[in-house]
Amino acid sequence: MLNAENGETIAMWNNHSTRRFFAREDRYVNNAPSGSAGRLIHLLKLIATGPHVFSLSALAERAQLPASTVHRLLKELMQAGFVERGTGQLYRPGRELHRMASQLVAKFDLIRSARPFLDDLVEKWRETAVLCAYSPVNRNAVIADTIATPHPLRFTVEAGREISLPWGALGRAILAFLPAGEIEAVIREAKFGPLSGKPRSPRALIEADLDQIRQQHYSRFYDPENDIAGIASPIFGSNGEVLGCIGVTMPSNRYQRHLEDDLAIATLEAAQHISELAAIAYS
Amino acid sequence: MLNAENGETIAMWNNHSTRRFFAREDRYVNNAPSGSAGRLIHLLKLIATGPHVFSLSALAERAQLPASTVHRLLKELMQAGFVERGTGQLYRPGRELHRMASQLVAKFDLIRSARPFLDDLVEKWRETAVLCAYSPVNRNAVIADTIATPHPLRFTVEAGREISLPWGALGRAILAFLPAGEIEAVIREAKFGPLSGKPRSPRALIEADLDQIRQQHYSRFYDPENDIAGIASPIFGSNGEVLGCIGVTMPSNRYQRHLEDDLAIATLEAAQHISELAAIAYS
DNA sequence: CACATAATTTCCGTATAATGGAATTAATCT
DNA sequence: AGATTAATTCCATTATACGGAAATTATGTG
Repeated sequence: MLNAENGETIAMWNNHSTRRFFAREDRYVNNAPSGSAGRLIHLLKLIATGPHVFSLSALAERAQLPASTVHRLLKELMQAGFVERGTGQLYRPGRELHRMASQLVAKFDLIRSARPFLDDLVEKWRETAVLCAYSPVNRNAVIADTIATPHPLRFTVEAGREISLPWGALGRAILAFLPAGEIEAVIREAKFGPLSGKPRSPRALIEADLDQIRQQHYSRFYDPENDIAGIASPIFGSNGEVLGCIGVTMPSNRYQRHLEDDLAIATLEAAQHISELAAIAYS
Repeated sequence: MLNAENGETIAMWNNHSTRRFFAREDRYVNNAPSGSAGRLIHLLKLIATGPHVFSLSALAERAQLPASTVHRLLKELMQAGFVERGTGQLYRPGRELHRMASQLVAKFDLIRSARPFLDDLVEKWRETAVLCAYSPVNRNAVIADTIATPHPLRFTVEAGREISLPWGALGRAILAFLPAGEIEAVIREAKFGPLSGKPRSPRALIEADLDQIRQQHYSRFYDPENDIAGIASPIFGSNGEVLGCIGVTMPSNRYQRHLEDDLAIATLEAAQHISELAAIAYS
């Protein structure tokens, strides 16, 4: 579907007779922002996310922007040291960008702060521990760090994978503590479960679950159908905003009832300790 | 001097009769970039460097830009999640910016990678070990991390302080391996030593020193007049670009000749190991 | 609590700088 | 060396940035 659109677009560029019939916004059917500033941010995010070296055309393709525009913005980024030239005609993130990133991360590094707690959880409970970072713009969470269970049977959870908020312990631990408007938007956007592919559970059920999560400050998830279960607890920043969550996941048939309360308390305490670290860092 | 200029500028704004006589570039006598993209980068750097919460007016002042312009750009940054609102009318760096920074740093964290080598140096030599990061745009270096000697007599070296390249072991270890044009520019800009306040040594002397540093891959500095001495070695990225340096500094009267070769080798090896880590991270 | 003051935010005419397609140049492949 | 592909520059068009002034909101004060 997307490919078909692209093909059509390219055909247009090479066909002078039809070009005039299409308004500018038709040529780039995309969600790329307009305006120099917005586009620059857009590129920065792609550069941070993408491969360490990249060509102009590859970036332009990913950004869904014309090459000449990307070239102009790359010049600005280069002048600022946010981008540098590699060998040949390749670009790469610049040392200035790394410096800025280090400065920001040095103030409070969620991953570094959470590491010892992940270690602890895995050692005590012998199940995979996961740290999620919330992305307010994408309205999802990203797996920031994880330590796998020593069990041979385990899910492969790689850092960087995106997590949708309305499903699972990790997502809901975050979702429950977002501002009402944001919860609203997340639920409206979500239609089908990522694992099951089935339509999401009715609104009232989700709301009830979120209420309970807000009271307990941790979320449980138990889904024998997909053989997955977990517990997670939210991490807050110095202003009470949700930074992400820390949790433990396992196959549902290892989820033993008699451990549940202790595991929940351990997860909750880990989350609270990490939140305290964030508060101290910004005081 | 700067204050006087500001005062004059403000007077102009309130005086309609004189306004027309001044071209736009006269009103903001500064080095703030023009154009939306450049200004956005400018703001990003200030936000990363500055305090964790800030007001619009404070940022506008630091950026040397009109409040309305800063406000418009902050709106863009907020939409991208790079900036968020704090309590009251304050702003703060956003979670999206932190996420991006983490992604970048996760690929290769100079500070984290260098930590064990700093530890080693301090333990073996009992002198302050320093990690510097090179900033290509500012053409200086910044102290990224440091571990102090256990000696009661020591320099206070704080992370974040800027280091000028033409003086000292740390600066010259970096300077020697910059591209010829950049060395040229750095030396031309530098006029007086930061410690002594005396004019810099003649060009030929510096060049000779840099030649030797390039051969040995480490720099020595011994200045009994200011009671400071040190040894440093450059750290390279995967494309051969200088990322910074690692070094050891001490009062000149603790600098014992018989240790020199061993200390130099230890510093050099630390730097080479860190460079290897960078190369692996980006392969 | 109303008032005064200082900040933020919106508005809007002007002018500049962003835009993207085409032409040009440079790099890479065969 | 010629062919092919990608990067870079050019330039007419116009959307967008710009910043001063006005409106609004927050903050301090008697």
